[in-house]
Amino acid sequence: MRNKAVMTIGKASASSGVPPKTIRFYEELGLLKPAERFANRYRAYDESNIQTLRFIRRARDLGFSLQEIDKLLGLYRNRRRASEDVKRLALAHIAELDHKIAELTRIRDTLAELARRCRGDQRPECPILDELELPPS
Amino acid sequence: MRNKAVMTIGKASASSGVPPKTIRFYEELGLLKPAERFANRYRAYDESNIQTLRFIRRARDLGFSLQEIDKLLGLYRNRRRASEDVKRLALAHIAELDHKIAELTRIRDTLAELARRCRGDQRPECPILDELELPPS
DNA sequence: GCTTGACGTTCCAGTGGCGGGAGGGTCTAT
DNA sequence: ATAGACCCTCCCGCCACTGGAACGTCAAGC
Repeated sequence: MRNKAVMTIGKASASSGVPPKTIRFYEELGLLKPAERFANRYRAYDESNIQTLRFIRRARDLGFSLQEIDKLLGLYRNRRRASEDVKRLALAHIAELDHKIAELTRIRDTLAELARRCRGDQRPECPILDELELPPS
Repeated sequence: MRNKAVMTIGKASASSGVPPKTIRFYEELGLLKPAERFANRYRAYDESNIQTLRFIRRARDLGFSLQEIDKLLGLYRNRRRASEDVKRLALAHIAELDHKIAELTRIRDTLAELARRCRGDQRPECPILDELELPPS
């Protein structure tokens, strides 16, 4: 049972991919429980802490907010969870993503059309500026 | 020539769609020149200020950052501008948008696939949580 | 044993683009 | 005279960090 590897924040960071500053920040927010400490007051992390950090990192990579991640962690730790609750969080997040993607795409297309019509030479005429100075469409 | 309508920040806000707080904020940032003042120290805006505010608002709607807008305003005001410079800013912004859209879409698809595989019932098993606890892919 | 450098600690400030609210002054209508 | 709708400045909070200052701790090399 030498699996009980306990490490400082630097190793925990390297193992989880979460920067030390960010780990402390999550702890301060209450997203993580206050870490155990070595005798010298350095924070001490074990494998289960690393697991949690990786979970958070993956969830961040998928665009979940820290608030959503807090809920996800609660479900993750709860063996009697209903997958329904996880799925609901995921679907809500997907809906947000769809909304953002649609908005960005609309903007992108508008701008691409304006840019297409702009000669992009040494002359001052430019449909992009013309459009911007118009009253709100 | 009664076009020289001069108004307070509230009217300027209503005419431009930019909230009063935001107008003051832009002024503080230096994006707008300090407004003229009435005798009572209230800020005074005329039609050309409104035009600028509308320009900023439209540019924000198109997702430009305030820094980019600062450059756009410079070009907008410069009669000797080259449309090339405007187009370059626009194309750079489009590239950013494309990047964001691609990333969000990738995330969305990953999450949608995980959600599809999640039963979403009263049982705890859930591929979404399973995925999140895995080492970084 | 002493220094050096890489860690770790806390606390404070800044990012972007605002919004909320406190605590006041001003103006208009009743 | 007072109510209410404006306006003013100033500071705090949001989100998710990141950077830096000023300091403590530890292992390695001379």
